[in-house]
Amino acid sequence: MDDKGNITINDVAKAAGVSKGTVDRVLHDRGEVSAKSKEKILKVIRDLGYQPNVYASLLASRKTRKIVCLVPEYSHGEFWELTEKGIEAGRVEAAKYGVTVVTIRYDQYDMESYMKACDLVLAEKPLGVVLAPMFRSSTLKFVRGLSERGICYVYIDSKLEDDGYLAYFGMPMYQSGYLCADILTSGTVPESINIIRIERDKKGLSDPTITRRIGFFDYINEKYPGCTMNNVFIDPKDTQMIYSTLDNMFDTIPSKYLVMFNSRIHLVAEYLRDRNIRDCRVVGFDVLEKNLAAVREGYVQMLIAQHSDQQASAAINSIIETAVLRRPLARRDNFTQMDLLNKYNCDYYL
Amino acid sequence: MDDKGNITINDVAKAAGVSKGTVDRVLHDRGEVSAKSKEKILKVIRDLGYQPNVYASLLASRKTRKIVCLVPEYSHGEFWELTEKGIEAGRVEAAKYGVTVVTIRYDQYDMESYMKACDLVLAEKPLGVVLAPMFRSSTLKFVRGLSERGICYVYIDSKLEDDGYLAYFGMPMYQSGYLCADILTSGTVPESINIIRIERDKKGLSDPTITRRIGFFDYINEKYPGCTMNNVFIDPKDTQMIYSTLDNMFDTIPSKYLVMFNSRIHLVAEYLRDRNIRDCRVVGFDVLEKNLAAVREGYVQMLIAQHSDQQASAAINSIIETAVLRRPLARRDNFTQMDLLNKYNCDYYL
DNA sequence: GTGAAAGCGCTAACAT
DNA sequence: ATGTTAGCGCTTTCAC
Repeated sequence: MDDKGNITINDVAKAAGVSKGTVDRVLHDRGEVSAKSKEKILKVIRDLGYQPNVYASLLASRKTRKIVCLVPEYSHGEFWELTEKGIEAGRVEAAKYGVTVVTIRYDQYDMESYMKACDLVLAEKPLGVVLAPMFRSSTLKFVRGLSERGICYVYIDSKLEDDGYLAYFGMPMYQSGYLCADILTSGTVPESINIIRIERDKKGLSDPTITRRIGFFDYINEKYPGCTMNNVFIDPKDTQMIYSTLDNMFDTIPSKYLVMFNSRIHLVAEYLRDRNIRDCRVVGFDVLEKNLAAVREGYVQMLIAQHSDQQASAAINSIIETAVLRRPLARRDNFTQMDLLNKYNCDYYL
Repeated sequence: MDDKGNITINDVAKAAGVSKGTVDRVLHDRGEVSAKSKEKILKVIRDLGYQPNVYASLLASRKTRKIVCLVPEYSHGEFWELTEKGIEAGRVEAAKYGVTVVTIRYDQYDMESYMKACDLVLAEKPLGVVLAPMFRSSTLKFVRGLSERGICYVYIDSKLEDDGYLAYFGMPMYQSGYLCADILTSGTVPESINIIRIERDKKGLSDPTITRRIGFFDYINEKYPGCTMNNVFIDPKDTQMIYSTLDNMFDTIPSKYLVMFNSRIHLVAEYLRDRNIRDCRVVGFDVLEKNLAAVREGYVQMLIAQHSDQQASAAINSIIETAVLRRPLARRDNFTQMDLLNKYNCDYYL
């Protein structure tokens, strides 16, 4: 017992009739302990309720541990910037435990670059990995490699249906679509809704917003079976094309209800601002700076948001809890809350 | 230098030509050091960029520190229960630093009990205090006592206009009223709104919802100058009286718009359920279990919520950061986000 | 006023 | 397979 009344490794050693070196061996599964010693020590640990002193441990063990985050590159103002903030917060927290956090980035539109990044991760020999899975099959192969090496991994943003992950932190995608439909239509009976999608949705990339779209469709079909939904495709990099496409949309399939399932609703807002169209009901996702501006100016009525920063830092913490502090996780799948932001509360977000 | 390349107290001692004992004395301002030694050591610390190793420090110093939380008593399902959860989380975090967290409770309707609780806090000689200020003048006196003793304090939920507090974590009350008015009326033009208040609002207690009410009024007066607002008072402990009062309200001053500024909207929801009134637009505050039920059943359209749990644990953390780790706080006034909860996202809250 | 030295609880290298 | 021991960086006596 130390002077705060906590059980120490010495108490355990004494009670088990061994030396603390042996106790330390079973604590860290370093082998070279007889089965019966191990058993006895484990029992004593349980009986006494021994909890290692993290700081003494950290102080004595000089090795430096590392967590790596595998996430997409981004430009300023894009979705993944918020995740980066969370990683930064996680880095600070991790530093308290002498754990460093490194980020490895890839081009989310380029599988080659993703695979290369995966190899880099393995080369780092990390304690654990935080990843946003963008390419299904490459990811499955990658996480198999992690498991083989005894490296744990945590999904953020979206997850795959493999079963080896330590934890998941992200939005419930289906429900977010359902919620979105409710917010978009609340208090009215829509005849038609225009869904703006971006070109790349057409390609075969792993796209978590598919599930969101299904939730949206289900709500509309349940509540407003007569309502038609039109898909309109734009290319985020081609402003010219956006304008002509949307002009054409308002000509041929006008609707007051506009929605996007990814983070780019600001593209629509910019069009509406230029065309001075103020009578649409517009809902989108995620807190990009440009999206917030659109909400403040009234071109977007509501944004459905998630704290991707908290997700990232929670993911880093979950690895620390597991691999450094050796504490059990409260939950494996962590569906984070869906935040509703309008003109009057968006300034207090974050 | 240790093996991670950090400067240690030994490096400082050597560079300053003194022993580490002396360095430690200036580090903790324990006196008994000559002016010139002190000066020299300080200079070396600056030059080398020495950062103490918190864990070695915590390990070596055997003193036990304590944070106390001064909050109202509550029954199961009431507002302060969520705060308690946050305190629990803070306790776990604090334990990592060998800091214990104790809670001292008072009857929020009884100033005597509050003052007695304040005295108990002082007797604990804590490192820092987290408090929800319920009685203005007693609190001002109390925090003066804390300041004199060099004990820092953090407000949660609401704050007073004194200037000695270390930090504040709470909702922006005025804006929450403004937001509430927007949510209640969105997409319509109300002719009148009924505001349900509880009796104790009439008494002179410090009531943070006053500011919220002002925000609400301002919004309505700005946007719907013709709209009348009626106050109806109920007594939460007297169901009979609630029913007769609300019956009377629907007879004499009927309105589809109902709102409460405290956490008790479930009282109204229960009435509506019993009377089978389904065509009102109802908005309230805070995530009590009963309020959530009312949202799920459709008697309340939207709840404006705050993470009082996060506020409490953030408050505890801010004390640890300041008084144990000696790191600067990022922000003093932390206005936390206002969450909007409806039927479709409330199940993912928390 | 200052230095030396004995720990804090744990880890890891070295004996045995 | 197990015990012994020398630290980790810092705090805190105790002696001078």
